[in-house]
Amino acid sequence: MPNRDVLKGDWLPNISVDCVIFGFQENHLKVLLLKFRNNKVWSLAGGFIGKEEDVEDAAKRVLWQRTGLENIYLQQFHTFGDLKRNIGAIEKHQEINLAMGRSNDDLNWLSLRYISIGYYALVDYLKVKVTLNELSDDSAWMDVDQIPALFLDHNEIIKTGLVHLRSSIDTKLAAFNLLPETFTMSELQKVYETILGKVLVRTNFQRKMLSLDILDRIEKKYSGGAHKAPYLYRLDRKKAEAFLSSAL
Amino acid sequence: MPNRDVLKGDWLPNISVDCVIFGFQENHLKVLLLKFRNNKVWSLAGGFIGKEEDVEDAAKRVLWQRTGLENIYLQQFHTFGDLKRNIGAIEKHQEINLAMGRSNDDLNWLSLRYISIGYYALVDYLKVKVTLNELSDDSAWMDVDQIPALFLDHNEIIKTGLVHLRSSIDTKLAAFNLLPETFTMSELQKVYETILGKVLVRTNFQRKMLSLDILDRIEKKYSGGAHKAPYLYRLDRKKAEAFLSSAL
DNA sequence: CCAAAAGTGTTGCAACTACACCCATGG
DNA sequence: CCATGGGTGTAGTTGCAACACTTTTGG
Repeated sequence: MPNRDVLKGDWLPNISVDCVIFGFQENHLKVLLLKFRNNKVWSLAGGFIGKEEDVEDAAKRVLWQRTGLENIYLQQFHTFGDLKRNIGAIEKHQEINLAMGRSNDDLNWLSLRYISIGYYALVDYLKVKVTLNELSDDSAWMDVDQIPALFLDHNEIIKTGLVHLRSSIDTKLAAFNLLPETFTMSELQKVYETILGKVLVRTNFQRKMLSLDILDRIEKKYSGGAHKAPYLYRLDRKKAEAFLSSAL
Repeated sequence: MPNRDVLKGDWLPNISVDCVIFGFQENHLKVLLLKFRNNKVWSLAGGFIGKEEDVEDAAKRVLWQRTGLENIYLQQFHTFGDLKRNIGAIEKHQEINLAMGRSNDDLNWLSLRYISIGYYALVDYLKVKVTLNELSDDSAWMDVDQIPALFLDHNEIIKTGLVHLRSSIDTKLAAFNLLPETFTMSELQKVYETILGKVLVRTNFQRKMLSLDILDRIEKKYSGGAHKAPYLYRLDRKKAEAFLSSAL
């Protein structure tokens, strides 16, 4: 896997990749954010594109560098290319540069104009081991509807990504990528509810999921809880693929 | 409007914009293609992005430069960033460079690696006045399902664009942008059928369109035809906007 | 027994499909 | 009159939403 050093790499100029990394934690949809070192500015996980690197590989690499994960559900959704996406960032850049012990003219790479290709990733947040880079000194999973003002237009990127996620939840079975290998039906329902932003009727949801014929019920059940334990389900990869290809 | 000279412009390196310009002609969905000068290679209308230019403005400019049209339905749909999108193009580049009287090393800008942001445009093909640039010596509207092997990955770009167009036909009323101001119901139906790639039942289609409450029927009718003349319809902008915003 | 989990049955609505049928109009 | 265009009626289907209800099971 590739060089992690953003500053020394042989990158394409003026282009970057930003990843909206979604995770599901405590019944909430969260986004992984990074905080600039010695600074209060938070941002998405982003990176540059190697001169000999596919754009998609760059996104995979960024995801891998920050989370340690590979083979993740990753979708390109929009490219952000307005000049004004940098507006308001100049002061922030100054803060960041100063905080990093660099002069503003010496390190103006951040102030250059960047066109950013937006990807969203769906991960099992329990599997994520966050690795910070030299630009950041903190990370956090933030609830999608409690996100502070971020670097550049990253708030808009998240919003746009969420819209795309929403529209692909049924056709691409996207929600399952946010859950661990096995899960209960009510956990699955919570994921759907969070992504869609509305509550669903349990019985109808259950019927719909089962009728898709993509789930295996594991006969082993939760241990420990009081009362009846919920069943665990697992996405059947073969059935899921059959479903996805039948939907065209 | 901007400088038309691609070679002298102050452009961002490694990034381009490609426009799939759709038009509707003789009951067929067509794409506007350009032929490289003294060469047999056809390509989409493309261009570069000015250092001080929004990406979307670059797409609008490219569209305007080739068609003379402004205020056109234009949608970004995907960014193509594989290294291998250039594969197979090297020989073509050589042909093109030679044909243009340039040496290959002197003019290797075409052989550079480009990431291309794909847009599709929907135009009334009767309004298009094609203007060639210094790279091309011919243009043509080609039927979407009869397109020859194109420059780079332009075939794939068209295919992907068409998929996106298809999925937005109902929610964004995209089809109307391919027709002139006034049109008959059967013309409209043909547009839908061509984009969706299947035949529709006339009566149901008519009912559906009328029930959207977005059309005005013009009492003036076709002149000249034998038998009863069809009514003309016009998209009512206000009603259409109401529809679009109600759909959310 | 109780409480939580899992699942079925039923009703009604809305949208879409297929198709039969009728009216309008220009020649 | 006929051929084409424009439109309604209606029956069947499907998917979904709402909600009542039953069964299972751990303690």
